[in-house]
Amino acid sequence: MTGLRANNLPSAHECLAQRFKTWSSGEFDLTLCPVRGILDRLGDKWTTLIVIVLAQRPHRFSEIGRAIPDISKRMLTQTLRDLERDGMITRRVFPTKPPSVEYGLTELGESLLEPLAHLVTWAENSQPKIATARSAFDAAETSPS
Amino acid sequence: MTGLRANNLPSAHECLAQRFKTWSSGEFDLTLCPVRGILDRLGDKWTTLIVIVLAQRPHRFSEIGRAIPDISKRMLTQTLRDLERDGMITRRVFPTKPPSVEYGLTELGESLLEPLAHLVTWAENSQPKIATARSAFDAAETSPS
DNA sequence: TAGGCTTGGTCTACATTCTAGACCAGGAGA
DNA sequence: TCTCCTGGTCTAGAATGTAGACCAAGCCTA
Repeated sequence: MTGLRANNLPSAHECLAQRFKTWSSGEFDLTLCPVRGILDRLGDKWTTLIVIVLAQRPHRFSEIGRAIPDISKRMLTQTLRDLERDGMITRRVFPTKPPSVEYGLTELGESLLEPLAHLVTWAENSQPKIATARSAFDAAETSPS
Repeated sequence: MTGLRANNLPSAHECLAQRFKTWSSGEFDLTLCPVRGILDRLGDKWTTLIVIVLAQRPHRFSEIGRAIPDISKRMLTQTLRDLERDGMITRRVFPTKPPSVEYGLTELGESLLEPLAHLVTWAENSQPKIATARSAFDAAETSPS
């Protein structure tokens, strides 16, 4: 039951368990774990969405805003800055009038697409199960007779 | 440059671009996208960490707290409830004194481990590049001469 | 020439979410 | 009796996110 799986990857269990052990093994402060920092960033509600939008082609500032209607300009600016700082996207200003700014994925940003696609696929496939679980849980909550 | 890659998966680009097009194609309200809801949950700072801890073996409430020292009880309770509601973990109460509660991954929760391991691997591998990009960006910011 | 539109943002006020830590009941051990 | 353990709940304050007004510069229209 250990070792390799049908897809030739080491078991996800072992992979994660091993990593966690390494992280927790004394010398390492889990609180400062850089992977956590990265995962936090990826999880901050807009980041993945913006990356997915830019995966199609480079976009201009307002174009992204139109593709993601419910993001505020402030969060769009901030998320783009953070992504730029992390080397995931490039920002190019064109001297048009009014000046336009184009954002696109860097090589590093592109490399994120593959694991991200896995996760999105998982989310799509699991969505029905999650919805079912939620209904069941909520039903049990509201009528715990 | 399209189609299949060395790993026999469709290109992540196409995969995500295609999905986004489907999502954005009129009939579908991106704001209500269920995948977004799931990704938001996964990104909420503690969820992935707890899943990784439980990937090793079932844990009791305080055990998780000890494994993740900087989580508050409130967030631990809340995140566990959310995970339970989504059918990712089970909660079992043992009638010991004082009663102990054990949390463990469900099959659905386990199925998340694989995409999650991909992402963690990516984060670990990319961490040096991200750190470099950050320093470069910050250096350019502070001395933009 | 005035008015309104676009660009990529910034700023402020308010709402939501997170954190730190006190508190709880009930039993066990000293 | 006094303290500690369990798995939580509750509250206050801090951090974070949202909505939307505002900005300068240039273009188009009337």
